[in-house]
Amino acid sequence: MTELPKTYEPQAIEAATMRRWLETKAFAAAPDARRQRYVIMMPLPNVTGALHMGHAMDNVMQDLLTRWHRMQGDNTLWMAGTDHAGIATQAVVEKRLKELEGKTRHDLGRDGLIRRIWEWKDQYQQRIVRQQQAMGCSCDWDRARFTMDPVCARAVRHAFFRLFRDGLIFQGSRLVNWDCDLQTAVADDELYRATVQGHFYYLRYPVIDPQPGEPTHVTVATTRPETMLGDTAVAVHPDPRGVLSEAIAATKRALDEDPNCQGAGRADAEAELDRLLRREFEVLPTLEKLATMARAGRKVRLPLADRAIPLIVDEWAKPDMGSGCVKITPAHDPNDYAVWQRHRAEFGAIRILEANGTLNNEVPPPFRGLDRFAARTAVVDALRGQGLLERIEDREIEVDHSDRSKSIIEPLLSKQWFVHMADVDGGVVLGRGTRNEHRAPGLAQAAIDAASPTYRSPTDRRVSFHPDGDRYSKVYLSWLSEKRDWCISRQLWWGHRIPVWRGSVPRQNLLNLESLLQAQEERDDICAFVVLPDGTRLAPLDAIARLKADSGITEADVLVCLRDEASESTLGPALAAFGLQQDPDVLDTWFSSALWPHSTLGWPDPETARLDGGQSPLGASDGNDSALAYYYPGSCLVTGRDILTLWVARMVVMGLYNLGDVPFTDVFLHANIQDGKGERMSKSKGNGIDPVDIIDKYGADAMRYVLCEMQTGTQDIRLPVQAISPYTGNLVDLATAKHGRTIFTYLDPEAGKEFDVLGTMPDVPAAKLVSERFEVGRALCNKLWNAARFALMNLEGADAAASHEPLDLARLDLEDRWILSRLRAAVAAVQDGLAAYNPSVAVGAARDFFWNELCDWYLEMVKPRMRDPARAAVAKQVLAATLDQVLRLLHPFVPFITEALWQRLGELVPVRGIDRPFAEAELLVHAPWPKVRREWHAAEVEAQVSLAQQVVAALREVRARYATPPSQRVPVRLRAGETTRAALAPCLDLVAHMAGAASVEYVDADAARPKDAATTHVGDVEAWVVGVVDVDKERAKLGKELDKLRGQIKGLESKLGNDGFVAKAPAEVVARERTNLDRARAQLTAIETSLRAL
RNA sequence: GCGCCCCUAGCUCAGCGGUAGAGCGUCCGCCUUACACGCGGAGGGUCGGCGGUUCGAAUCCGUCGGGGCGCACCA
Repeated sequence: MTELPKTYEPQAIEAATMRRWLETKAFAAAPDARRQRYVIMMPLPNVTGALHMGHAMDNVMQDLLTRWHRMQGDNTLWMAGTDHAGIATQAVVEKRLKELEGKTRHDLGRDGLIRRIWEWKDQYQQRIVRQQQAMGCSCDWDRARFTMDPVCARAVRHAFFRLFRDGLIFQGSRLVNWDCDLQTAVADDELYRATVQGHFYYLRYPVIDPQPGEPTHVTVATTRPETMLGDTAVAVHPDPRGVLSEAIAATKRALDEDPNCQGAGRADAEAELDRLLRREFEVLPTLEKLATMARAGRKVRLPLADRAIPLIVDEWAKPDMGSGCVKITPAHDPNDYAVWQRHRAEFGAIRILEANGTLNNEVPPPFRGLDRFAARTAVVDALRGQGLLERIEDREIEVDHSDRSKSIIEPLLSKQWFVHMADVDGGVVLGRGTRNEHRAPGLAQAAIDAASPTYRSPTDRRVSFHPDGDRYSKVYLSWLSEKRDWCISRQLWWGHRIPVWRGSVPRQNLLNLESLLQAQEERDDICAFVVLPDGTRLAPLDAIARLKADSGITEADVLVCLRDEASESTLGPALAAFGLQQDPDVLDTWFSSALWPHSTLGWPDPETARLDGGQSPLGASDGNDSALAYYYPGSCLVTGRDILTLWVARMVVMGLYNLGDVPFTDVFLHANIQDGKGERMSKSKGNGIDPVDIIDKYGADAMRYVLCEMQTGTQDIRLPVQAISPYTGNLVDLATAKHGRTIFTYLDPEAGKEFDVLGTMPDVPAAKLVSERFEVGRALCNKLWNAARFALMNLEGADAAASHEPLDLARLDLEDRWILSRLRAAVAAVQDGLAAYNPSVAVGAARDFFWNELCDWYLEMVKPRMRDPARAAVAKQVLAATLDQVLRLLHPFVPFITEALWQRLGELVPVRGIDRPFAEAELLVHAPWPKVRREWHAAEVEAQVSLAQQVVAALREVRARYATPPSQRVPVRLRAGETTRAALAPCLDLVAHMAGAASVEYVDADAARPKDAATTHVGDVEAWVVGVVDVDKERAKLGKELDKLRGQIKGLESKLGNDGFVAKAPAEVVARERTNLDRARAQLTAIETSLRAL
């Protein structure tokens, strides 16, 4: 038997405890006969870098639920893993490559770069797993997966293949956000917006053959003049007069309706009205003429490019803005693109940018090959030279930047792959080939339905959100309801390559393809489509028939999707022979993460899914189901609300599509962590805390405890951040500290020198970031450690074999019945808090019981009994049992310390219990969760002890007021009404012990107060502390109490004197207030009497 | 522009129709043999402003102010 160390040292305990859990595979999950299961799929951390506090929150919430359910006896699986995070990872590795070796990805080549990224991935994956294990994450580590491992990769190909075969994946030209540095399309959410100082250029385009009275040119305005080289039209509003009149009327109305509006708002409105009115005669006539000309099919000459482009009418042109006309560059502007969609017959789109941001051969020679920014200057100069630059305004512009490369995004028309999200004719088959096969109108609609209150999947499930269900189901639904197509291609090297071979094939070769394409009819792992020049998409044999019928078709695009990697070697050469090449793009990272809840379990064929060495089998074994059949659908998805749409919605879509069932039934959205200034935490902002630094300083349990305590809802949490000064070791609060030379350096006021929080400045020492908030957690753990040490010290003498005797609850001492009754309440409160996804309430209930009731009262109450051999045995048994339950109750929150203490408790007292023994377990990880024992409830005992506690508190207040040292035992006299007197009678010893009284005795109602006694009141109890009095202090104290009571009585009297209150308030409320009033009046009388006696 | 959320003690947050709570911090007293990462006690708030509903509002409704988030938009 090893002695518990005197001081609590989390580092030693935590490392040893995790080692034991891992060695015994305490978290391993395997299908068995249990029907109750609980499955959490970890939101995959990116392998771009180490985890931060946000991940810590996410992981701790998952571990909390996982441990809680495991203790409840569920077959519990927490699946861990990491995401290859396509663009983010490639960008990080490319950046390092450039910084450290001065090389670009083209120097290494596709394979070389990918090798480098794998090395990076291995390194960071290890670091992430170490961080998660340091936090105590109880994942089944042997099942951990990576989105690019063979099992996941196979799932990706199968999913893609199915979508492709069902016609739900298509290729199309779309305007995408183009990152010219990384040379890839990036998603909307990978952008950030920054304001830059720019200019607004007014350009003139000459009208071709202007008639007398017609304008000789149109003026258009732009912030990106170089795009004019790609202009294919100029638009004017069809009804400029109508729009202007309406705008004027609206402004007037606003001014009339709010005649009191003063100051800036009114001045603005007046200025706006003035501007509009001036426009009406300065600009409107020209616009009306131009609209007429546009309807007549007139054109303007595009300068520099020297092309004739049409004037068109479109409502996108705003008569109240700029020149009232707008240049249309469909290939490089989202709005212009939309205009083009409405006028495709009238003009085309010209793409003028190369992938690297230089101008291509569509532009005239002097601009060809220029970078977009150089081209801007060149275009402006050239236009100025021709007198076609009207003017330039300075202006702040908001520009999209790429989150990854920080470069300015260019909207670019390019060919991308999409998943069709909208409804389709005949609907979409979900879960094809499974027992859950059913039909939905479309992919997005399927996921919308899955979250509606009336929906039930074929297995009777639906998705709901917690803890603020309404709010977040709205966000989820509104995003999905747009049913926007999902762009799944990325022009990267790192990721799942798109398994499609494509090429433009001449007519003659197309006919020869027949034999190859025939294969599709015979095998199920190849799917081909032919896309005719007019866009018609046909199955190969139909296409060939069509070709034979229509000799006018000279060539067509052929797309072939191969389902299995293995087929590449057999079919690849044949495809190449026909000039087909594999698409160079890779899939959006979210495509593989959308499959995560089923790909990790071996979908589509868990029986044969290839395993990494040492991994748990995915197929059926020991007569049980396969991992997929047993663990899908999962239970709960735990994440921040930021990826609700990106990831959560897509997992629902893909789960429904591949398996016909939702991937999880509950979504727990937790709060995000912000710094002390309310800014989002992130490493790159210099305010990101590494959980490992917190663990080093305060311990993992401390961190977990505080994170749980902070988790009260979906509202973001502020966590003030301090740096540990590298000079003094002092904590410097970042919210208030002064900056040094950069925003990432701060001054240590004591040392007078600056330190760096990013760790990137070579000449400035770096500081670790922590937060004092976590001290609370360490204090809790320290308290738990010491309380357990105290208990174990007292239990050491206990005869282990006799540690559990069935006890008759009714015959227990008062304090024993009290602590058991309170324990029962605590178990219920923790349970309810967790069930409501409110960790703060749950951990608070556990803490309050442990600290405020067990430590502050019960442990003190039983100290005398521990020294009394006649009474010690029962006290020890109750103490051991209570400690047992507290450890179980706290375990999901603070797993390490509770497990360590559990081991010691088990050694000393192998069997614990009160009326019957509790179910045992070698590891606390597997110990059954405490049950709410209704028979322990003792309302009367609780009321008695509560009264005794109030009396003790009042006596302590007197002691404090008179600065009575603890060693000075004072005699106490009590006077009380009959009922109270009887209730308190069994507690007199406790009161004496807890209040440090020499004696506590009742006196008669008419007894006189000793001259030297201080008085205190609790309800109708009057207590005298003898031998301490100071008349002035007494008067002051009693006077104060009197004032407070009088205020209370006045309030209550006016309330009860209010007829409305008495008539309309619920009877019980009125009755309660009457009782309060009576009680207050009685106390008032008592105090007045005491005061008079002084 | 549309929608959602938040503003409660010095700080971080609970409470969400019956006249305010916790932790930390502050102040006072204690090394009372589990714990000074502790114990006992005290002080501290017209619940962002203004209106309304109600017998009664921190709590419901409106409005204004401050902060945040999402979605659009920005020639």
